[in-house]
Amino acid sequence: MSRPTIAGVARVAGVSVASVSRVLNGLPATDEMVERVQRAVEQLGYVPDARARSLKVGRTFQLTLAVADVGNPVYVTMMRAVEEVVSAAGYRLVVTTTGPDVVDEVALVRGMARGYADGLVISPLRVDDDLIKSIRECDVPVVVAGNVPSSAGVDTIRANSPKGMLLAVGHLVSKGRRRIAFVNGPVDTVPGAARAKGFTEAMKANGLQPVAQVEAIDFTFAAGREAARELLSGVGSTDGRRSARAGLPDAVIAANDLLAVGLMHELAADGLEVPKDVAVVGMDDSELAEQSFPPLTSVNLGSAERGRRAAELLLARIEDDTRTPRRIVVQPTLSVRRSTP
Amino acid sequence: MSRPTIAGVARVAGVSVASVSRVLNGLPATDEMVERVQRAVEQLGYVPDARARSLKVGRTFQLTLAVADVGNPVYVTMMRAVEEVVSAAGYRLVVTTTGPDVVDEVALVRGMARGYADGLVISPLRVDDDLIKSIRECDVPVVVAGNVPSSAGVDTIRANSPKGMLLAVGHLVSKGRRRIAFVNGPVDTVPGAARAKGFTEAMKANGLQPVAQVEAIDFTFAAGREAARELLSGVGSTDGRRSARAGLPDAVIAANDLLAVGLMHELAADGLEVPKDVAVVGMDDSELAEQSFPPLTSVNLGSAERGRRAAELLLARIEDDTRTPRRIVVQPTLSVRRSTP
DNA sequence: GTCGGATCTGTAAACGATTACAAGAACGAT
DNA sequence: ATCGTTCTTGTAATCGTTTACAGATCCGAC
Repeated sequence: MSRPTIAGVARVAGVSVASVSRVLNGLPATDEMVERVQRAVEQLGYVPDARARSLKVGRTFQLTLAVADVGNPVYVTMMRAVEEVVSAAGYRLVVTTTGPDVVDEVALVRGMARGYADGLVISPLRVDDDLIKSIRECDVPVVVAGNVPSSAGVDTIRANSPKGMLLAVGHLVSKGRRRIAFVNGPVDTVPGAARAKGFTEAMKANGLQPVAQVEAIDFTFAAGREAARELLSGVGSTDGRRSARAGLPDAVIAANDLLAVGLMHELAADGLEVPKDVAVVGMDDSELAEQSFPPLTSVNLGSAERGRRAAELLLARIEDDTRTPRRIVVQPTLSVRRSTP
Repeated sequence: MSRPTIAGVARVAGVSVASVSRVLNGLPATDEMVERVQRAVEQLGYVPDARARSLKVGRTFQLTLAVADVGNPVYVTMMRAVEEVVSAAGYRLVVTTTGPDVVDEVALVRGMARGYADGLVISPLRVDDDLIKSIRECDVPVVVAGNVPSSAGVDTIRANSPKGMLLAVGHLVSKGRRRIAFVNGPVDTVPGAARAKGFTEAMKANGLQPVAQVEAIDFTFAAGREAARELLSGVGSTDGRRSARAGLPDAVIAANDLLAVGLMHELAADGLEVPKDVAVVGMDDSELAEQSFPPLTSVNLGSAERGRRAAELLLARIEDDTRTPRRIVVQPTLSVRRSTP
């Protein structure tokens, strides 16, 4: 009782396999033919085999979205946006997780050559020449949601971290905060590096010196707590001295919302009130920003729009592989909530 | 410059396609043969086509995990567990999202017949006869992570909601709380129904009457806030009368963590303190429980273990499709945090 | 009545792999 | 030298579709 094939349908309907295929694909056919085929399909419960079909037509009608960590809520936003666009275009979206290592990402991109999907949106945490090379050589279109050198010659959608940092610092300054610290993720990651640079520039633009700057080991909640402990105990302060209470920052910017929430927990554990004692600004403006308490002021780096446009770019490239690579930058906005005064 | 095929490799290596295939699949071959094939593979950058391979061998080495809402952190836990098991077994995991509607789920299960994957773990929000029928008739193995009637005859991993509710109520009672309310999700969902029943039983077992009971329109944060507003304004109270402040619950159980967090926001908005004025218990013990403020006491319904065992069950069934369906129940534990006294 | 064109249908060749089968080579035993 | 094993390799069929091509049918126009 194995699955019926198109040949079985053809036999039952008393027509050729070609005719069955044509009817199924909506090519012109007589009413009588359509009728017979549909009856046979119905009767057998026939469902076409996607494997065979995709072998023949060379497309799977699946697209892959690869993210580093499904636990990071920013990807939820992005995933929703991508899903919406690709499903409207008749594709299925498959989401896979790469590890934090660039080798995992390279393996994933290389693996695309096996033909699992017709295209890939990848949001890489770490980028090296190997990864870029694998993307360029990839047989299927790849769109990078993140920052890669323009020399790479690949379609790219990225956030504007420096501008986002300007928004964050500017907002804090406008609220009278001057003693600003920064909790970053690992600076050997693409977003970590971009935010470090952005933070430094934004502070300089406002004529400020960072009070302290720490680097979490990754972009998770736990790492945020860890980094915050370091920050609060002064270990990570720029001048190296153990900061007295008086030397505490009056505002902290975190490189993403998870880190920010971890930070807020540690602040609370130290009896510090947000935003009265310390204001906190996150980045990504994910669902978590809304859900945290107090709700988190967060720089919206346009994850939804990046997801949407990445998907659109991918679809466009699937249509026409010869178009010159585009590099789109999405502008940030600030979502002010109660973690800042 | 299209992708090299096994025929191209064979030509370059000066051997037959069969030999290439054998070398690639690790079947016995002379050193000389292995050498020649590998050199040709290297030279051409050949990667076998998964579509063709899966058409021939009838397997894709992909497994699907279908969840209702990627924004629900409980699925993150489950996803991680499933991923770990299936990737150790040499499968790729693809995650897809079904909508909240049962028709989406049915469509997904039916679609599996197209051969996208070798198996499916589905965690259905709503279940009806159509869905069960489609699961039973599905050509590929399906494991349900959730509660379906045992008459359905499918592999099932489910949580023990009633016992979980007993833990929650028991904990609150042990802390001296008696005026307990309940924020549920939609009762026409599987978890919603299970928790409603469990809550009623648990309250009865403790000789208590619910103070109030409201039903959110779905299992999201926003719905939790909405439901909480209803609860706090007394609209949803069991006796229908607008509860005076004195009539407020001193504890609320929420059907999942997202609802619990939404509730805590509304409590704070009303100037109520958690846990002093109102204790809150969530369910799922997801990452959000740890991240929320105050950290949320939550019933751990074993999402990680359910994910792990669902994956194992699926792999076992792929091995042997004749084994009788198993129904595994995972026992809950309570993670006490600071949202309860 | 015949012809041209349009329209419909069927036959068979792909797509790129795996694998049953057979043929050939190598080798030891008699 | 011959035979039978065993081991290696190649030929060709196959998985379930799509689709190029050709044959069949039908129609109206001359």
